[in-house]
Amino acid sequence: MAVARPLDFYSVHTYGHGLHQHNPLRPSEALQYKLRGASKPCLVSFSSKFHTFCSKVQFLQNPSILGRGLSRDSSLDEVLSAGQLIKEYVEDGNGEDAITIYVKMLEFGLPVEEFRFFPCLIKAFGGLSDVGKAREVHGHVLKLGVLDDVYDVNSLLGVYWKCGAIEDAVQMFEKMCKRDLVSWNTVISGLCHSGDYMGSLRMFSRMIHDHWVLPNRVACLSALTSCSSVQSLVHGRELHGFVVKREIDTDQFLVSGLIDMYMKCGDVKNAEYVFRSIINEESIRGNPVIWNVMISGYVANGCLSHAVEVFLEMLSIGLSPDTSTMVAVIVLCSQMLDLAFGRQMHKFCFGIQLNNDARVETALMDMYFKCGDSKAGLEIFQRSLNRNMVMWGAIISNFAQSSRPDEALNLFHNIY
DNA sequence: ATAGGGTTAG
Repeated sequence: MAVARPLDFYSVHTYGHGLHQHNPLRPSEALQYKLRGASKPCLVSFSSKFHTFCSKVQFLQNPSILGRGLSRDSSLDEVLSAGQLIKEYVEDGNGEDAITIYVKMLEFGLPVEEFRFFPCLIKAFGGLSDVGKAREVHGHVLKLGVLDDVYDVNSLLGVYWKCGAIEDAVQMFEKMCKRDLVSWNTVISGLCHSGDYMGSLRMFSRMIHDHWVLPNRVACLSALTSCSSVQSLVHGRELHGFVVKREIDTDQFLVSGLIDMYMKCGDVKNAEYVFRSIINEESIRGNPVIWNVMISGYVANGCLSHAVEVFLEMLSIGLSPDTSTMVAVIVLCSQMLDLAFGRQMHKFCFGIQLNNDARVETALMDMYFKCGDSKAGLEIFQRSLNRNMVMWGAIISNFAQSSRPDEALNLFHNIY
């Protein structure tokens, strides 16, 4: 197991006020800590929420405790209540405060080996996106000896992926002596997110053939994303068969994933087959994403009239289009060079209050330029409250391609 | 307790 530098707060733990000094500091470390003084004892700053914690956990209200120490029982109570609090904070998405609380526990020398929420605490480190901190917590739990638990290792694995520390994550996965479905899913989706699509597919296959573990819907979904990204119809079809055999082919996410995979691979017929064979299921029918992948898939494959038909069918059953639907339909108008339909869709966007969406605005602006109404396109740009780099890029390239390259240069200068 | 998701503007 790769252990990096010890935790910043690890030395705090052993330095002192504490009850448990079974890991005495080497002199140099102690000196380092003394030199650091109080300037950097914590990973994160105090927040207002921390004061809530202060009132809940009494040892912070009662600093005299430091001088005399706590009984074994009451320090266990502190660990328990702090653990509860850490769990709540992480569930609220407030990982930084959760970490602060843990650091405080170390500072006060509480017996953290009794702490029961390491997976939760470790997960909070994912939000820091800091490989250094991830390695610190890794070293910390390793020294505490709690890293035998598959939950803890899985959480750490997830943190490494979140930090983009691919090497650390892969190495850790390979050295795991016990892996469960979550371990496999974490590494498969991690590889997929890092752009190693074939690697994630190989891992999927290794999971089945070398380890006799059957992938669940989570793994299948990641693998489908990989197939779409590398446009591998061979792997995609194989995966489709697997999904059917496992009888998870009615899962909404897998249905949209399958349709999207076929569309991205250019296999419109199989996308249609999946769509038509499931769309009458009540649960699938009401899910706009299924319709969106069909519409955008048709547009991407140039099947424009089919896209319109599916869009109208979607409206006819009373589903309301969202940003993705409208973007796909507006792109469709540009491709058909159908200004009248484009204007109609523009009005429609006002009706469903999507006219202030950056992506819809960009699509509309681009559509007006492509269909020859650059005045309307410019107006959208000028009125927009959501101008971003994509929108700027779109208007500049449209002007550059039009008869007004000078206008493109003017706009370009305005950026800087 | 840990992993995990589909569409989406130049």
